[in-house]
Amino acid sequence: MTASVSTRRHVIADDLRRQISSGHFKADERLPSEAQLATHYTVSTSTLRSALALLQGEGLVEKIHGDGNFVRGPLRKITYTGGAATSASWTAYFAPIPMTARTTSIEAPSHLATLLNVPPRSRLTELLYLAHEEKVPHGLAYIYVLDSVASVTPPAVTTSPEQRSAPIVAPCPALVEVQERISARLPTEEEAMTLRISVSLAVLSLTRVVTDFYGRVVDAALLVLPSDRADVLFTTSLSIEERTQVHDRER
Amino acid sequence: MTASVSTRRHVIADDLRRQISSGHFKADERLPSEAQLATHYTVSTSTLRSALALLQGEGLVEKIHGDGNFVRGPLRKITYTGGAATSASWTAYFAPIPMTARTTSIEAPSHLATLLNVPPRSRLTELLYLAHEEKVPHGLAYIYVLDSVASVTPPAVTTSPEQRSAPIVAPCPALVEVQERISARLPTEEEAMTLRISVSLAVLSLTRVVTDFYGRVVDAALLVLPSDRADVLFTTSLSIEERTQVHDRER
DNA sequence: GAGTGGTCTAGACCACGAG
DNA sequence: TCGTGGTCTAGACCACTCA
Repeated sequence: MTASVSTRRHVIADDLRRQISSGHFKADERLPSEAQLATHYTVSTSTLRSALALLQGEGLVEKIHGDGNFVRGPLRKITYTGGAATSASWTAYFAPIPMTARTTSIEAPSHLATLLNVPPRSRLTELLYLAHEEKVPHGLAYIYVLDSVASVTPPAVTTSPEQRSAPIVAPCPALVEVQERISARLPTEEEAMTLRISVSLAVLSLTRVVTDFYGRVVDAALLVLPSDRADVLFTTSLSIEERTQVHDRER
Repeated sequence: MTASVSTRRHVIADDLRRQISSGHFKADERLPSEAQLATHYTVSTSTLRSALALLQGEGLVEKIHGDGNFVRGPLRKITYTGGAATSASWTAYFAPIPMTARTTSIEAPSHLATLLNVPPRSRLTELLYLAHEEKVPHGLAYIYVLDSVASVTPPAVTTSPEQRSAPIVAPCPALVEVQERISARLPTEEEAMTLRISVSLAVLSLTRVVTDFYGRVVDAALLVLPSDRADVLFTTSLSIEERTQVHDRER
């Protein structure tokens, strides 16, 4: 399973990985300095750093400039629950986690106008959510609501860090379809900054568009979820009728 | 929007990005050699290479050892359609794309036994799919079917590269629930090899578990999708009854 | 064999964090 | 201020591709 490549950096990374998982280096512990490790493995600091970069990409090591390299304790993963089965309130998707929110009124830039299927520069409200746990950010969400469609304005959105599960986006009467497109990528510098992650740690990027009965877009959301502390779950049930249809189609 | 960091490698990467998007370097074209580029930007080859690494992580540049660095033409993205709405046949999820398949009979290792909720070393069939288009791999799927549950054995699974949308996993009579968990990560060396991608290009990792009416796991699947050529789409509709329920709950 | 990218070195110097 | 990691250099040598 392991082995595969045998460059010096991979050998060193494998050794450090082993020492971490065996408990020789414990969670939240500071590793020896890069200079010390380089001496210990008799490699140059550059090579040692590229070994650490591998572990960093796996989320095993966190580098803090000017301080040290730290073993990352296993972070509790939060789960974004996809689909339209739950209520239309956003915070419900990350149930027991506190969020900070910020509301801004903006004019739709072109990419959002396309997504929302409205003319550019339409008025809309941007809600920025930051889910966090013990000061560790777990997710970033940009939610866009068309001012002309939202039947209810967001109630009492504050920047209080302890706000919990307040319904933010009021359900639109004729809401019928939710479309969620998910991709993986590396974070932008800005996202890495906000989420306090390395630029080499992959994120899930989820675009969610809610359409009402008339095909109008009610709201759109862009979520950025660090791969080491969040994932996405979809649970789909087949109703009796659907099951029958599938069987018919298979015959 | 851009700017942010201004190290030499970022400046160089920005410049190359601009030249690529402006058409100065065209798709599938070979870039000047790293030595030439390093001279042109008056930096060391190491710095130049780290600039290229940024572009590689974005999927803009493909490095080929011993040959050169190439501008990557925009790859057509395939879409994995999640949910249980479509038929239970696997190839249907990537409708018009050819796949190669391989069938192996194995004993469940512990992590699969956990996933499938069966005793370790149970007999099961592993199906390995490789979706590709013009020899470019677009996805990798490991599908596990319990021998004791599968009511119909896979019909005519071949390794023919041109096989199209043959139903592989026969629908189990009482199939009722599909659970799909999605995460992002960097690929393993092995996956990078198989999918012919860089280890610094993020992949989507999707675990799908199909449960039947009695709560038994019918099959499990692990999908690995390179972020530059595949994404995942879920479309969920609220039925009238469900919408009523949501409204009731909100009141 | 000529030319390409891949790995690695042994430094220098800069930027950041904590005491 | 001191020790840490971050950036960068100017090479050497290896591994690969292609003619």
